[in-house]
Amino acid sequence: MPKLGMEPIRREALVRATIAELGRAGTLDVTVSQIARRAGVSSALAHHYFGGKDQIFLAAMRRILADFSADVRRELEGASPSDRAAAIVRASFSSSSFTPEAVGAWMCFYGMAQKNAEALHLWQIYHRRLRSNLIHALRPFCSRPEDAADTLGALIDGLYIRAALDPALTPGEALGQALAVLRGLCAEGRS
Amino acid sequence: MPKLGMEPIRREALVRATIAELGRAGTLDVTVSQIARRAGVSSALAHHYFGGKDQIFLAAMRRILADFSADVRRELEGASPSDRAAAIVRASFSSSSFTPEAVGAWMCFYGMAQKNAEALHLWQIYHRRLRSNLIHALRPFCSRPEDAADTLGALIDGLYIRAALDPALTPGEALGQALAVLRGLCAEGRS
Amino acid sequence: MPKLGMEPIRREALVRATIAELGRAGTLDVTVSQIARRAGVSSALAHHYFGGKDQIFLAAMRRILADFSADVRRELEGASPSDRAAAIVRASFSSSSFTPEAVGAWMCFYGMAQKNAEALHLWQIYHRRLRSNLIHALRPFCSRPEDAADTLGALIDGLYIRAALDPALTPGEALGQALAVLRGLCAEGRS
Amino acid sequence: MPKLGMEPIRREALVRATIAELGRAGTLDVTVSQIARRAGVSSALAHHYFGGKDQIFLAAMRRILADFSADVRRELEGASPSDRAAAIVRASFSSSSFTPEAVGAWMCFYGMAQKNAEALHLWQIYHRRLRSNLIHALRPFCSRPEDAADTLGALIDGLYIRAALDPALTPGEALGQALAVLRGLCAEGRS
DNA sequence: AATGAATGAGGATTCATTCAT
DNA sequence: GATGAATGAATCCTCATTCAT
Repeated sequence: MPKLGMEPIRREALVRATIAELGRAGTLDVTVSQIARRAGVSSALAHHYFGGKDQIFLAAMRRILADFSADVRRELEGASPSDRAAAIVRASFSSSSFTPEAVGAWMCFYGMAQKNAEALHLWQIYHRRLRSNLIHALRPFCSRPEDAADTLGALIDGLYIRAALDPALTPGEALGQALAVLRGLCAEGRS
Repeated sequence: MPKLGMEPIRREALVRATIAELGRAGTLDVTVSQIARRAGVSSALAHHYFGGKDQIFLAAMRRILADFSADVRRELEGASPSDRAAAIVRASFSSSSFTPEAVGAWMCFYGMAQKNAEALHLWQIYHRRLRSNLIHALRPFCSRPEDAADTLGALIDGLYIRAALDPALTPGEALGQALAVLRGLCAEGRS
Repeated sequence: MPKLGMEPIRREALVRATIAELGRAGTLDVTVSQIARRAGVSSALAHHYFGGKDQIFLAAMRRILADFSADVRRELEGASPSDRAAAIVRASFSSSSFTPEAVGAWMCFYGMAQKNAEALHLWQIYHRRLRSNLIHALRPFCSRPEDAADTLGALIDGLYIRAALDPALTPGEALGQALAVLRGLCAEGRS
Repeated sequence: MPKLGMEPIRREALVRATIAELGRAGTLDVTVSQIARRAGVSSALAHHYFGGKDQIFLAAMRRILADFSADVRRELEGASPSDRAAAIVRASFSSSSFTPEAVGAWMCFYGMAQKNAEALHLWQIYHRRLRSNLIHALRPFCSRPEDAADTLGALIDGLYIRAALDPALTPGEALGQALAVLRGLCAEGRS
């Protein structure tokens, strides 16, 4: 029963289905048909709305990054200056962006970024924004905030991978480890 | 003119070609034909020796892990007790295991590990051995060597990804960051 | 806001759009969506009015043939008996039926005529009428007017193809060549 | 039962099958599968040997043009100077290049030439060579050999189309018409 | 030992067509 | 009168894999 105004609904459903399928597979080996089936539509419709497989994936990537940005902003809003860096770390391991699904999908982006120029560009935007946020937050407490930001960013990414592959690592533990390193970085800065 | 004793030579060539292709592509989207062409043999021969694509990839993964293990062992041999953790970190960023090629191939293993049970198993073996090495090396200097080892391991993985996607990050810098965190972890342990 | 009496307007717009698209593509590889877009309506409407793609094409073919017939009639009206054959030739290369667009569309009909029985029928009607007109016009001046008409008809078609593929051949030149052959045919008839 | 040296055999079979299918369909709406089926191989093999649909079609086009060139050369070899133009015309309607099959395939080339740059190039080569042959043959007998060659060329093409669409027109009749026009052109040249 | 030959299965993509509104 | 929504069927193409030689 076709209705009007389905486009945003379908796009949303397809983006969600893409993230879900990427998270399930952990690989880019996901077919448009699988995505469409999960979204409850035909694969032709997915092409109709997005134009192609790459753009479906890019839309999913944008959505994940946007969700993450929102998490960061939300955490930063209520944070005192001395808590800003920790807030960013908390956002990185927030429940919404740390579901097994999202972690798996995120892993796929590393693959996408090596094949698709626009995907790489999206990743770089995320990367720079996170780095810049971290530097800003760390500056008052570290002697070399750039290096500290790089370290913290790499650690966050590394913990993501562990979480994706090692079910034993819980988000809470990952967060704890990241915060501990953060404390170490600030301590080093002070020493 | 078929020759005798070609098997190990062909296997070696194919494994090397696989790693090279994975590094070049940065993705698992590598065909058996591409690998065989680079190795200078027919794709049928690749199947003949390995049985299938997955097993070609697994052989490449084993090779990378074995190379890495050798690097670690070599670095550990001449290290004083207080230098053991740093030796492991140095091995992780040694030139041989940190070529763009190897980094790209390594990235692919994360993808493999999510699809192929045996690949996951291999990764877990590497992971546990590295963790155990690190714990052992860190125990004298850290109050919680397990956590410190997890942190350091995650950081190493995260720096790998950065290196794969961000040409601005050199192995030397990555090593420096990892060693700095190592110092922080030990300092924290002492405090 | 649906309006009354839109049907003829829409049909006209769609037929024109079809001819334009065929002329642009030079091939039958024209989609209903392209036609509808150019006509400013939805592709569903095109089906609504015509019933299917083939019938849209047939309607366009009928229109081209009707336009051509009108051209012929107009030229014949003011022609003296000794000028009738030349008048038909002139009509064949009149500006209206010799636009690049029309030439391209006409070429497509050759393709259609081989797939669609009704298209073939339409082509045969055009063909017979042209032949009959030519025979009638040539009879007073040729010993074998049927053969002359066949020759002249084939030449006209051949010049169409040249014009479609070879931008160097202008309508004026084509007309000149056709008229020269016409003179030759009549001369031959007299000898 | 795969054997060695099949490539030229398969290529030949596929090219022949392509011409046959184009001739049967009279349209470019011929699928690779249809061609492959007629050639007795899988569609994958067709891609393997030719790389893609376009190149299969181009190979067929080259073959038709080469066959035609051979016909022309053969006819010209034994022709006296005063018979050269007629020899070319005879070649154009020789049995080999005038089978219903070849005629249908030839028609398709007009379609191809409008979509594929290389096809257009091939057609232009054929076109120029034929024109140059005709001019050379007509020069001693016509006052304006270029125009005569253009006319004759267009007539030949036009007769092709008639033959493709009108089963009533036999090759013999077509040849007769073309030769008659040729005589007319030469007569005109002499007058 | 090694390969050319060959294919089946599957995937992205396109498009005519239908239907409820 | 008109359209957005939706799809099934079909097509090109790729690729891992097998087999006879």
